[in-house]
Amino acid sequence: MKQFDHVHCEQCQQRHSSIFCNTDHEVLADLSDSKSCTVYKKGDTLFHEGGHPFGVYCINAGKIKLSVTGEEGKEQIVRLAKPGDVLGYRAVLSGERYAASAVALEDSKVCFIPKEQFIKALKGDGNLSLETMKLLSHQLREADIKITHLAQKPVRERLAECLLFLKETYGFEQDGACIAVQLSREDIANLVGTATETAIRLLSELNRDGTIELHGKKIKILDLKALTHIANITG
Amino acid sequence: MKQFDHVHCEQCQQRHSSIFCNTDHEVLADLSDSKSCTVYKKGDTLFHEGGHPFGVYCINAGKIKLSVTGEEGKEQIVRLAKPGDVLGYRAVLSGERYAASAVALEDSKVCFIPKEQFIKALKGDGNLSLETMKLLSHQLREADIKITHLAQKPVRERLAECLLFLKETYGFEQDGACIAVQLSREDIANLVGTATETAIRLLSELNRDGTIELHGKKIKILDLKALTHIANITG
DNA sequence: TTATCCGTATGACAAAAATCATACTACTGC
DNA sequence: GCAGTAGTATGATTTTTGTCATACGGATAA
Repeated sequence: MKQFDHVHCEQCQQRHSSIFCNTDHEVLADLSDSKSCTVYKKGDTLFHEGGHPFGVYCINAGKIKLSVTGEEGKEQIVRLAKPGDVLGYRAVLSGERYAASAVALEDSKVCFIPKEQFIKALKGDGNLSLETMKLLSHQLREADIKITHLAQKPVRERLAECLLFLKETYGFEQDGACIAVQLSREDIANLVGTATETAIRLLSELNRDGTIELHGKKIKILDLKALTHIANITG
Repeated sequence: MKQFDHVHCEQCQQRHSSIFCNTDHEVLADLSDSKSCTVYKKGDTLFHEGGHPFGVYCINAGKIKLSVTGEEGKEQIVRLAKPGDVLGYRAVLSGERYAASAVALEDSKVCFIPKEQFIKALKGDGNLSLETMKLLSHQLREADIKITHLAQKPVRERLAECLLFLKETYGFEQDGACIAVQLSREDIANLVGTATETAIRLLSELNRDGTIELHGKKIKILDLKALTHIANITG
């Protein structure tokens, strides 16, 4: 857990696509002063489900998965975070413990803002509050849609949807076809909400169909149209 | 859609268990002046999924279901609201359209606060913002848990959990055993995320076991412990 | 009253997906 | 280089769940 050079929030490239996009400069300077910047290596845990929240995590670089543990100990990935995303603020806001664990999917740079500072910033800047509410509302909408799809769609459709979601979230690599994130088959299954074997089987099937191409953990989308069709998406 | 006697927010009993519990009196008076109070009969729709939000709905009395329509047209109930709950504020906050439809499960009294007034109140009262964020955070946590259970638990467990949830949400009737809400079997299925026949079958099974007792739409919980056990809940 | 319809119930069957078993592969540490 | 281990792959089987068919009861309307 090395520290990295302190990035000023004001100069942070990610800020513009985050809840801090409209935050007052003075408030921002205050946040910047009180934060610490840490490098997490692949597999490192930022915080644990059930733990007490001490602040919020702002992703500067890297990819993080957020997962909840089910009754039988099985992991369910509930969110994937990318640079600009803020994590742990929900627990801070609701005063509850962390609902999920955050684990780095690759080496990541993350800024930590202590709880009190974040609350202070919220109180001091109406825009930050509004942006936060906006984000929460949006995430809640997405959660409702995910609930609906989990309840109603077959695994095959959900898997296709998951691949499209990964592409939307992290984009493609330089080649313009490979999804720019490397997940284990188990992670994919835990994201889709199915057994690992089923996820592997369906990926193989898509591979055979020529819809995707598998190279180890790399997934290349060959036929985006077909994949969208399989996902059965309206709109 | 009759109007009912204007209830002053200040005097509203439900306020204390709502996001308005700590709201400034002046702001509250302002809201109170601009709102309208409407009676919705059982089956009436407050707002439609996909519609533009014009304000927020504050439930004074009654019960409302919020549902999302899946790709194949099947309904998924994503939330059940009771007096004190506020609906439609997410769409107002995120500037998106309504993600769900709201339908009255029984005759209900609902106050409507225009969008501009609500936003104004949020800006004018930090406490209201904080309470709103707190509520959103809490709901998001619940959504994540629901996602996990939907992905991992068998239908039987989810159904038991659903009955416990109904009891938690609406309580018992005077007899202290019948769940104080009447849902069709289809509604229950759409809440659990299963086929109507499956829900009916499993309810019959619980009835045969002596865990619950069915009298038309009334569901009496005979053995709360057994039901909790079937639901397979940790904590 | 009777016809009709909707919600409920139940059986039979089909489909989907999980589980179990067993290889195979690719990486890790020694 | 080799052993060991974790991740990946695939087949066989069972379990779960959805679908289809049918029937029954209670409500409503002619």
